[in-house]
Amino acid sequence: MPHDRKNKISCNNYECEIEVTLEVLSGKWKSLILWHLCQHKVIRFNEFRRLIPKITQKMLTQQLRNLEENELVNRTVYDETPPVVEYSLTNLGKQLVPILEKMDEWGKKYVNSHIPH
Amino acid sequence: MPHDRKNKISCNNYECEIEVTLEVLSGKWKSLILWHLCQHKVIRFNEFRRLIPKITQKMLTQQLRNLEENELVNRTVYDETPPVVEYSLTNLGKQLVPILEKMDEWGKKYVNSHIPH
DNA sequence: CTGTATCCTTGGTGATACTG
DNA sequence: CAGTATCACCAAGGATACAG
Repeated sequence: MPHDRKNKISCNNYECEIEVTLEVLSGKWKSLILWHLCQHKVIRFNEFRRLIPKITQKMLTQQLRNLEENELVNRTVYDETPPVVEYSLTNLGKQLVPILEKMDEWGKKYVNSHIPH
Repeated sequence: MPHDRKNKISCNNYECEIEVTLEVLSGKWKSLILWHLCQHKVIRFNEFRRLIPKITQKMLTQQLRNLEENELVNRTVYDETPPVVEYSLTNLGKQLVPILEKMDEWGKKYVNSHIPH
C-alpha cells in the first residue's frame, strides 16, 4: 500500500477486529480528545488546551493529525486573522461514541465504589 | 495512600472519569487479554500464548499481574505438578465487557467498510 | 491563535536465559 | 507448566524555543 500515509491504520494482519479499534485509539490522549469532542461538538485548538491542561502543544497537534488521518475528526480552517481552526467528529468518529460512553459509565462506577466511605 | 501497591490506580486527580477506565486498560495487551477472557471464560497461561502469539512471556505475566492488582481478573492456582493456573474475569472485569463489545463492533464495521471492493 | 522544529528523556516493550 | 531475572532498545512522550 504505497499510497498510505504514515500512521494510517492498515486493516490487515489482525487476529481480532478489536485490535483495529485499539490501534486507532492508541496513544495517551486520543480517547480523551474524542470524548471532549463528543460532548462539545466543536472545539478549537486552544480550547483543547484548557480542557486537557496536561497535554502539550506538540502532543495535541500530533494526536489531532493522526485522528484526522484515520478520518475520525474533521479539521476546519477559517481563513481569518488571527486564524480559527475548529475540530469536530466525523461520522466514523461519532460511531466511537458508544465506546466512550461505556468507558465513562465504568469509570464513574469504579470511582464511586472505591471512594472511602 | 501508603498501602497501595505499585501500579494500582488511584481514583484521584482525574478531570474525567473516563480517564480511570483508560488507565486500567492502558498498555498494549490488556484489552485483548480481557476480550479473550470474556469469550473463553477461563484461560490458562500457555493458552494465552497461543491465543496471542505475538505477546512475550514477560509481557503476558506483567499485564496479567496488573489486571489482577486492579481486580479485573482472578488468578486461581491449583497445587498440582505440573502447575495449573487459570485466569478469569472478576465481576468488576465483567463490567468492562460492554466496552470491549462495542470496540469489537466498531472494528468489524471499520474493516468491512475499508475492504477493497 | 495555531501551530513547527529540535532536542532530550523515560518507561513500556522485547529478547534471551534461567527456574521451581 | 508457569513463570523470573536481566539487559537493552527505541519510539512515545515532554520541554523549550520559534513562526505565520
